[in-house]
Amino acid sequence: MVKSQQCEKAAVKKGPWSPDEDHKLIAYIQRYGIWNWSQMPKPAGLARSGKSCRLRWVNYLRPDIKRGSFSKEEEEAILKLHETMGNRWSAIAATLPGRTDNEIKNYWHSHLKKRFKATEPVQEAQVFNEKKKLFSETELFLLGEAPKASKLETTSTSSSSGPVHGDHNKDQIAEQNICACETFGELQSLWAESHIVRDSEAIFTDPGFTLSNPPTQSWLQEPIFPSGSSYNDASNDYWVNLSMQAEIDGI
DNA sequence: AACAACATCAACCGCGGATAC
DNA sequence: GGTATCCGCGGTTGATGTTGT
Repeated sequence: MVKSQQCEKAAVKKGPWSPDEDHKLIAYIQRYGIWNWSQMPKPAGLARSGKSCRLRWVNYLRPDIKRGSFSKEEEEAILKLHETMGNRWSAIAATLPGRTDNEIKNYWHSHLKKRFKATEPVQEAQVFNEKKKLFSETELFLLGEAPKASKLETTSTSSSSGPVHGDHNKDQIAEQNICACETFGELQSLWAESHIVRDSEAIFTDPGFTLSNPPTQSWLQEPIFPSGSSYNDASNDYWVNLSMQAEIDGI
């Protein structure tokens, strides 16, 4: 795995993501899946670091993200879990489907922290001491019960291979639709549609697609290179060209 | 209407663990 | 076993929006 961090070292863009960048990232992941964050930006046509891409995807573009304000139940859950787990935002997020650790963290600092302090000022020190005792129990509970959203990605991305050619017609249509979207809502509804297609048809009818994850996680599917090739610098150019061609053809 | 103060949240940074070589 | 790299996490920052004066 000892590879240079070419993408990281290259001049990378920072700051807010443009809709065009979002489109590119979504289109790329939809077509090839998540296989290596640090090497994805280049073939995806993005001047971003892998870290930035991952963050954007995990916190904003992922199709299963629930947007909008937190419900009472969610608030209660966060308060309760924070009481026992402290600032383990990813663990808390794992118990709240559709919510990201970043979102929960922000919500905590902007809304719940005050309430926590206002309602339980004398208990804070006590809670701190209690945390250590309760921690292992809570973790065991979560390991057994909670959906490990972040780990889904880990397992699907840990082995590096490369993109696979799926059903290009469907992908191109989806990609074109993605790039026609202007709002997050449009993108999400497009995701929903494209998943229905992929889950029911595309993946199962693609002879080169080996399904190891449930269909609902198809966008995390480990990509496969054509005929045993691997993702290296030489093939990199191939995917760069492919991506550029897709830009020309479909966008 | 103009400005300041505050609130919100997307994004960045740095660190540590896991893993590949 | 040592080193390089990737990934995910938590803390923090900065831009933008909202509210108050």
